[in-house]
Amino acid sequence: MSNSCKKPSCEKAYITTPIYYVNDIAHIGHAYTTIIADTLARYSRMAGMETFFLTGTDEHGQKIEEAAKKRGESTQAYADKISATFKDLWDDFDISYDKFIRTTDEDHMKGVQKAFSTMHANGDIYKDTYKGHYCISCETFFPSIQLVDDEFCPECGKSTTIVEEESYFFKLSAYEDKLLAWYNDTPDCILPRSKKNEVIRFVEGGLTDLSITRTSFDWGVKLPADMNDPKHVMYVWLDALMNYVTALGYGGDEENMDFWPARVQLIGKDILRFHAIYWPAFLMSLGLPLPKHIAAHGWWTRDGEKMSKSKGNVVNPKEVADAYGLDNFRYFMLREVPFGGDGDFSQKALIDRINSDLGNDLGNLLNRVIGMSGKYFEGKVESSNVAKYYQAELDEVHASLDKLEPLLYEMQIHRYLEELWRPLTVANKAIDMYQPWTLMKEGREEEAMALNGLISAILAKVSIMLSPVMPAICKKISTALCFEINNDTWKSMVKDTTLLAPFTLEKIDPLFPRIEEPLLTQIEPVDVKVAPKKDSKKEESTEGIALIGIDQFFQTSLKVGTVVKAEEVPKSKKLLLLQVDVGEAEPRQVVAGIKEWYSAEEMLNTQVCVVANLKPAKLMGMVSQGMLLAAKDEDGLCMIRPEKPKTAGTPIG
RNA sequence: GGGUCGGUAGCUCAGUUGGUUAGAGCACUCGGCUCAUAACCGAGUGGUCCGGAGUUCGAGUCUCCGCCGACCCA
Repeated sequence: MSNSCKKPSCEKAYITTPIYYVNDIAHIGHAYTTIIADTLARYSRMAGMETFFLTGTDEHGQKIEEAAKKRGESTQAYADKISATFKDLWDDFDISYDKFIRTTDEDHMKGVQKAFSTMHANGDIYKDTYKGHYCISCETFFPSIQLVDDEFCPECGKSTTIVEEESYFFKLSAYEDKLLAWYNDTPDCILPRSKKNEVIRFVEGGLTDLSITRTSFDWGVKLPADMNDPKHVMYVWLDALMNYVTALGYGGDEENMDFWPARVQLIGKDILRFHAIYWPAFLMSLGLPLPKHIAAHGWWTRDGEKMSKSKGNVVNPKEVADAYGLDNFRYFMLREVPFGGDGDFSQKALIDRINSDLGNDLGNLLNRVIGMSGKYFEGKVESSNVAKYYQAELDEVHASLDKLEPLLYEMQIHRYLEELWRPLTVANKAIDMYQPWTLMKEGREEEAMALNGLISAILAKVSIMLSPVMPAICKKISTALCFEINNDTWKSMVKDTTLLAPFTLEKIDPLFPRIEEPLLTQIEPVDVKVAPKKDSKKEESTEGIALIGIDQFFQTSLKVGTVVKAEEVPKSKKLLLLQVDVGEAEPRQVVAGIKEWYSAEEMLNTQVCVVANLKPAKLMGMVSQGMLLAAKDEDGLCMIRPEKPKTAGTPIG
């Protein structure tokens, strides 16, 4: 680990990702969180901070216990297997974590018990009874008014059970004022700001005490032995959240506790409440300082649609990285999305970023200077006269570089990258303005040589600041320019204005070959055989099919319809625009994604089954007032139609 | 039902405490250049800043009322 710097003055940076729940294998959301954290960690190290970067897996809970049982495996073996898929992916992605923690680690479990004892000793834990409708799948209690038909989970639709159990409670209610004071006193404690307001309002609305143990399952951390209450295990959030300090040795050797408090704790916006409310309350109870920043990022959609396994449009990060390059994928994710907002993944957007930003602006610039130095100076680059001729350009470059660091600390990584591109524009402009080919003709070799020095220096400075985002590519650039990216060059070339020592520039292959066509014909969903469960708590509904009552079925209005008009939607591969008579005064406009299998002519005057009470939706700007029933398998799609002609509007049931 | 955040160019977004003619990138059109990956540079097209009312000498920015969208909670 990073123990090189023991001076008390040395700044420390502890950066964490959430620990990922082992009910799923890694998807683009996991990769996004981890890559942001990795970028911050790499920057911290480069900037000379002693850095500790933590990631890991969350492995306890009833759901894991049951998933393992279903597969006939031991719970531990199952957890081992899924945990390893995360670790392997991060290793594959060259994620620079310092520790990979698992909640099944002995040290972690001891630390959680220590925390429980401490909170208990401080009077923040008491025993009571918990009663409610419990959804096993969502691991959540719901008040009865929220249930669907008095029984079913409002989140996933599965049956809930009434659970009355003895539980230990954490006095969350006692921390309301202290939490509000924290939000108030530390402006950037929760990023982005918009999310912070949400949290504040929630806390102002009043907090209820938190049930932190369960007796209904075993797969979890037991209470401390001296509590003498062996049927209880810790509830998942106490167990999981504590990982951030047990990883540093809390409750054990305390070896790395001087890294606490964390500089940045990255999370997805779904788990903001746990991290912005429960977690700081736990820390206050333990007498530990609070993290500097909790940063919540948004979701990724795919071609504008929510990703979900049932749609089969989940992006597999490994597949994308393999096809387009890991560094390119990292750049895309960090450049494309304003932090906190949702991002959309599409191959077109990815290709545009690679060709335009990376290829045209950055890669081509390196080729330009390689070409010029090769043609005019046999590859030699010498920088002694750069300031003499190009001080204005240097000033402009450093003005941009100076703006970068704060943007990173504010988690404005997309702005960071945007600003980082300005020096490249300065370089490209300078070549055009000073025209080295003209300089050479006029015998002004000193100026031409200095220009190459300027361009090389700009590339070097940019590659240093880009290296946390694109480590492998920047290593290639620095190798070509004969320097190393490290704390020394960061200080001299970015913080200070040093240029490159004389060197010889060899020709290298283009860093970003132009991409003309999508490289993935179809992005396969992640392998669902390993873990058939959904990623976010919200969507954990598709394992098995929830049973519904007949009344729920009849909430859907299905009708026979006749297609009275059909045309193709221009510029769309998939969509047909249909007018369907469903027995109403006017035909319904329905936009159907069936063009790949049915032409407009084929659809005209045929009968279809229409979902008639669907909320209208807009597709490519056109309102669709219904949906056609169809069946799709690997051989394609076919419409579901009445066997014999029926009057338009005939109900189906 | 309550709350939070958005709505600015064809697309993605920036617009600091209200202050000249509302910006950037991509895309598009035209021109220039040849060191370079059909790359680069310049110019240009393109905006009722969601709508309405108000405060003000002055509103994209502040207030109120709507509409639309995303999310959180009950």
